Formats: sequence, C-alpha cells, structure tokens
Amino acid sequence: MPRVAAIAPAEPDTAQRILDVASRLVQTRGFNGFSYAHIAAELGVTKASLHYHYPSKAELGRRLIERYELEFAAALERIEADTDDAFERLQRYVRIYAGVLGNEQMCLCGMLAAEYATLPAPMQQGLKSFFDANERWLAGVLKDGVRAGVFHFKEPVKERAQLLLGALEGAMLVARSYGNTRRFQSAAAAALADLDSRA
Amino acid sequence: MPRVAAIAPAEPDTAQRILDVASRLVQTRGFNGFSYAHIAAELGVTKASLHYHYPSKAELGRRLIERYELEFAAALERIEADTDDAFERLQRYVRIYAGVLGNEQMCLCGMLAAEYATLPAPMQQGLKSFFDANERWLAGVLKDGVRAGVFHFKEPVKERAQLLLGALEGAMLVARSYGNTRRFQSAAAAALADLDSRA
DNA sequence: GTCTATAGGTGGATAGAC
DNA sequence: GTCTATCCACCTATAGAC
Repeated sequence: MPRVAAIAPAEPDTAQRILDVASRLVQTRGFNGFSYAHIAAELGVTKASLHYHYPSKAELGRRLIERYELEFAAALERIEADTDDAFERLQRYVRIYAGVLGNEQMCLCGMLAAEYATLPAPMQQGLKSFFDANERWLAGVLKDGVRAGVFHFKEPVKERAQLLLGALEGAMLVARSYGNTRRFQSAAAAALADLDSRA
Repeated sequence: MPRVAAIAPAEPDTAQRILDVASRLVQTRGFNGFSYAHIAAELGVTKASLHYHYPSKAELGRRLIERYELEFAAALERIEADTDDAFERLQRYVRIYAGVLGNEQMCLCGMLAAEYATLPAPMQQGLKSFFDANERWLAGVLKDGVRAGVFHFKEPVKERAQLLLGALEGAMLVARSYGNTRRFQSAAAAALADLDSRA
C-alpha cells in the first residue's frame, strides 16, 4: 500500500487547515482582529490543539506569510509558463488580486502592512520579503515590455513597479470597503493602460 | 475678561488631547492595536476618565473619523485658496499624505479600511464618507486640469480619481513598512506624471 | 494529537466617592 | 472631571491526562 493517499487527495491535514482558516481571518479582520478561539470554533477543535501545531501566534503569523509568499511565487511561475506577452502577464497578475478581493478579502501582506508596527520582527521581515519579490517580478515584466516596445514610461522600471504594486494594494484596500470589485477592476485597468506606449 | 484664552492659545482641552493621542495610535497601530490603557498611560490619566469623554471605543472611533474628515476638508480648502493650477493642487494634495507618512503614520482612513470588517457600522459609514469626499475633490481638480489642457487620460474623470486615491493610499501603506518616505514620493510623482498631457 | 483545566494578563466598561 | 475599585469577557499560553 502506498504511503500517501492514493486516489482521492486526502483531506488537508490539521496544520494546513489551521493555516487556511487563519489566513482567511487575517485577510478579512487583520492580525489583531482574530484569535485562536476564532480558529478553534471554526475547525471544531480546542485552542490548546492549535498551540500544538503553532506554539505562538507570532509563529503562526510567520508561517502564514511564508506560505502566502510561496503560493504567490508559484502563481507567478504559472503565468510565465502560460504566456510570453508582458501585457498579458500583468493582466494575469491583476487577476490574482481580483480573485482575493472577490472573496471579500484583502491581500494578506497588504493587510499586515497596515498593522506593521504591532507585528513581531520575523513577520515584519516576511512582509518586506513578499513586497520585494513582487516588485522584482513586476520590474522584470515591465523591462521585457519596454524592450518589446509595448510599454513606455519615463521613470526607472523599479519605480514603476513600486507604483504598480502600491496602486493595486491601495485599490484593493479601498474597493473592499465598498464591497465593490469593479471599482478595483477599473482602477487596475487604468493603471495598466498607463503603461501602454500607444497612448 | 474674555471668556476664551486671550493671548497664548490655551492647552487643548482633555477631549481634544484624547483624540490627538488616539489618532496617532490608530494611525500607527490600527484600531484593534491600541486600547484605552495606552491613551491613559500617555496622558497620565485613568481609563475611567477617558470613558467620561468617550463612553465607548466605537464612539471614540467615530469621532476620530469625523474630525479627520473635517481637518482634511479644511486642508483642501486651503489648497484651493492658495493656487488655481490643477497640477499644483495635486502636488499639494500629495504633500498632505507625505506629511502623515513622515511621522511614520498611515492615513487614518486607509488604516481603518484594512480593519473594515471589524468596525462598528457608524465607523464604516464614516470611512466611505471620507473616501467619497476625497474622490469628489480629486475628480474636480482633474476635470479642471483636463479643461485647461494640462491633463490627459482616457478613462472617465471619476475612475482616474479613484485610481489616484487608491495609489496614494497603497503607496503609503507599503512605504511605511520600509520606513521609506522617498519610496512614497517617487510613486506619487510618477502617478501625477501619468496625468501630464505632454507625455 | 487532542482534550480539560487553568494560569496570568489585558480588553472595554461601570459604580460611586471626591 | 477625575479618581479608586471592580466586573466580566476575552486573550495567549501551558500543564498534564488520555
């Protein structure tokens, strides 16, 4: 018999399900807006059980960021595998954000950025690592687009990448307060249109 | 004798100083990241005393937003009084944000937008009122700029105003995590440059 | 791995003296 | 208006049985 679940993928283990619920709670209520009790109630286990998997809330938070960054990196690799077109890559990138917002959630790291001053140091580091990775990826796509002649802007690629990242995070932040995904969509579309050299 | 402080402006009264400290705490730590105990310690009074002025935290929060929106409106009126130039008005608008960020703070309402799901209804309403007012003001300036021929963009003025508002909030949010005001400045400058019809 | 039980602290909020 | 004293709910975290 195989040592891993054979046919149907097994239920995700407890440690994973804890992260799933915790992530959703952070992305809706913030790190200071949820507790072990919330997670426990939702999973039908006790708080003590959660501490077995994640001894402290700081550790749980660190693991949340870690996983989120890995998932994001995987999504970015899929985009690169799917299309070579720089503009299309950005559209796909925007769609990741739109998907999160569609679930009435905020980007995990955008949310945590608001609470930055209250976070333990490892989480603060993780945040910057996430933003750095996104900025690098965006800068790469922008650079390709400029070389291909589909993008045109004056400032350095790095600065445009920072503007784009911030604009998407901010558009999410505000749009979520209105429960209005289209508000995000139109802002994102306009931000991408600003890159177009045919303007 | 005058009924109000005559020469030197009197110390702001307790109710005001509470709002001052609370505002700074919210803008650094978030609404769920501070407590009456924090304010009390800083002002050298007891928690009970704070409850005399603001019976509940929900009421305190509501008043914070109310005051913030009024202060913002006053600042916008000053801008309009100082210059007729649309581009200069936007630069001044950006400077308001930069000033907040320079104190290592986030826009009060941008911060609260992250915690939106956990806020009492009156605060949620206040948030939208703030964003609406900013969007209207920006839309007005953009419209003037388009008419004067200094701005040029494809999408409706309202959408561009939303993009601009979100981009500034998001740029603040991210830049604060890096403790880097210049990061905000360059993003804001690029966002304004995108409006320039001489591009 | 999950439970019961509990520790030790902090949260927002109130009563009543001064 | 500000204080002391207190309430009770909730928080993170741990010990120890199963």
